[in-house]
Amino acid sequence: MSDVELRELRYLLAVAEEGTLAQAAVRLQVSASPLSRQIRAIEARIGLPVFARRGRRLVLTETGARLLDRAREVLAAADQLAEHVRAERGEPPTRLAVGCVDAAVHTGLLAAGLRSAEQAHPGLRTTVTLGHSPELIDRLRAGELDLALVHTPPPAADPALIRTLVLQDPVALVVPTGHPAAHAPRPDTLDGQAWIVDQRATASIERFRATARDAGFTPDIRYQAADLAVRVSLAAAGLGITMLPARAVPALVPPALPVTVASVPWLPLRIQVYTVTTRRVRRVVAAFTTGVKTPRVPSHKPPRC
Amino acid sequence: MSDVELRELRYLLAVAEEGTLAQAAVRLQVSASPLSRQIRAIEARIGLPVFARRGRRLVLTETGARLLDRAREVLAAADQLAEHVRAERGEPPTRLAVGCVDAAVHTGLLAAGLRSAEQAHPGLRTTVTLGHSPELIDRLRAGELDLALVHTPPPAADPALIRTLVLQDPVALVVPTGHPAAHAPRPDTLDGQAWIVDQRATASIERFRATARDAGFTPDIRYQAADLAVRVSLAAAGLGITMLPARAVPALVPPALPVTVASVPWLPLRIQVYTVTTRRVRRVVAAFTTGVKTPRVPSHKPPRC
DNA sequence: AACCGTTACGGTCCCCGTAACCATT
DNA sequence: AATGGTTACGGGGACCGTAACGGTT
Repeated sequence: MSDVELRELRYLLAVAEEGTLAQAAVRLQVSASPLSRQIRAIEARIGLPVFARRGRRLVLTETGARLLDRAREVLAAADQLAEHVRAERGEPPTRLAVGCVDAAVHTGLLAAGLRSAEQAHPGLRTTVTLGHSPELIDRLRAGELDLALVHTPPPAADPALIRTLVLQDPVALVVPTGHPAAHAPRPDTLDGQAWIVDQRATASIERFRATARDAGFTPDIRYQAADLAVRVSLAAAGLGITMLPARAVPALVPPALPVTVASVPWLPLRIQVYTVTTRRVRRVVAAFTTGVKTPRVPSHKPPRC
Repeated sequence: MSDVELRELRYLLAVAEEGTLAQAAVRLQVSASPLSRQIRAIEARIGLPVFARRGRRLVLTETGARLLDRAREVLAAADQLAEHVRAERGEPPTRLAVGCVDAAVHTGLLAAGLRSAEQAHPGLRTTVTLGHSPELIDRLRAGELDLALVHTPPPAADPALIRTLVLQDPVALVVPTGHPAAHAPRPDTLDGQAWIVDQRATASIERFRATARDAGFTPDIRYQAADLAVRVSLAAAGLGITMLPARAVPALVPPALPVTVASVPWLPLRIQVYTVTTRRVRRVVAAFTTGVKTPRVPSHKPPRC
């Protein structure tokens, strides 16, 4: 009865926080099968219903929520012990300096990486720097960053840096409600419309122009804003159309916003995010990257329409 | 690094508290071999010396002591969780009413049983009643006790009660310093000397008289006291000789006391303790008895001379 | 139709107990 | 000489992954 183990508590916690077995399995780096069994075994052993199966989701029951509060305390104490061991060994607190583009924030890539790094190194001290790809690469070269999440990576042949593609997401269009292209974004309805695009990234803007021309419409690029949330806000104000990585939609477009989100599979635009690190990868950095590489949401799930 | 498990912490704690692998192994109900390996593996994994091997004892290093403080917190949180589960199931707190003779206290039998019961049932509520064998048996029959540790058990054929011999200890003599029998307790030096014996246990007193006669001396039974500690105190005051179960010596006879403790292997007197329970044994009671039955100290270790 | 939770099956790894060896008292 | 810690070896159990089934969206 008292033979609970920390692994079991970690399983419960992951399922409770993720809300679904599959997500929790990704986070725990195990497959869904043992998770399902463990959860059921635990519930049977303690004789309490921890989760209620609602459709395909597992939500905490009231007793389950109270239970998880206690479990969290146990795990917190265990983490404190782990950090105490690190301190006792005379190791300074592990530090991690991450730079990233804001798309990496809103797609959850940053959070996934940080959680993985934190889990591997309890008591981790982290600094996050937002910026654009070129400057982040510069700071990485200068040694100010351990790792960068960028759109435009350094050349693959660069001997000093290692790059890995971690996200290739189709774009989702954010169109003001009532806009001529709101219902059916097609080349003819998009032609000549006002657009809100990223600032400074001239290369990507030219790529966008070319892709649009190939698809059969000409964008009127009227606004440039460095911040993703700002672009969405401008679109919500009716100033023009903007685009997002599909996975950023839930985080950036609340349902109440007066915009329509549309996927445009016929437009071959992909938003890419790379991790870039120096040759000498520390263990924290490795933990971060593995966390980022295991996608939290299947990449082919379409945005809501 | 953070993959510590509660079982490992329990192992560390047991070894730290018992001071020796063998004792900790008994307490944990495992053999010494896996314990040794686990301890070494943990030390290697965290890269810190937790124990210092002094001869055949394992004593905590300074860092080990600090570590154990944290480990205790983790285990305490886990125990709280276990008790929360019990409360959540609507089960009232498990209660255990134990009765025992004082020899069971001073030999550590009571403590061993209670620890085992507490470990199996965190949050256990316990009441301990001291008394003599007959009255404890009566209270057991009356349902006021769940379990009794007694010297003189009910007849083995009794259909209502179950008895198990859990201690058969040779007697150790407590002789005032300077007493004629202090150096060499032999029949001739003991003959006619004043004795301090148990109160009320007339049967055992007669047994003592008979055994002494067979051994070749006649005791002058001058004092009777119900309490073991009182008898030792009277002996320390020089009033006479008394006897103890050998295993009770460390607890009852501090080195500073003006008495000599002597083992008398030629005197075939054994002090026995039985557990007595009703036929219907609850799980707590079972946990208690298994804890009592696994001897904490090898029974054939001679008392210090 | 895709995805998810569950179950069955096979493999692997960790842990434990027995036994032998060596050190300590 | 006996007790205790350590190591070697073999067995058992727990956990995991792959695969197949059924329900949900």
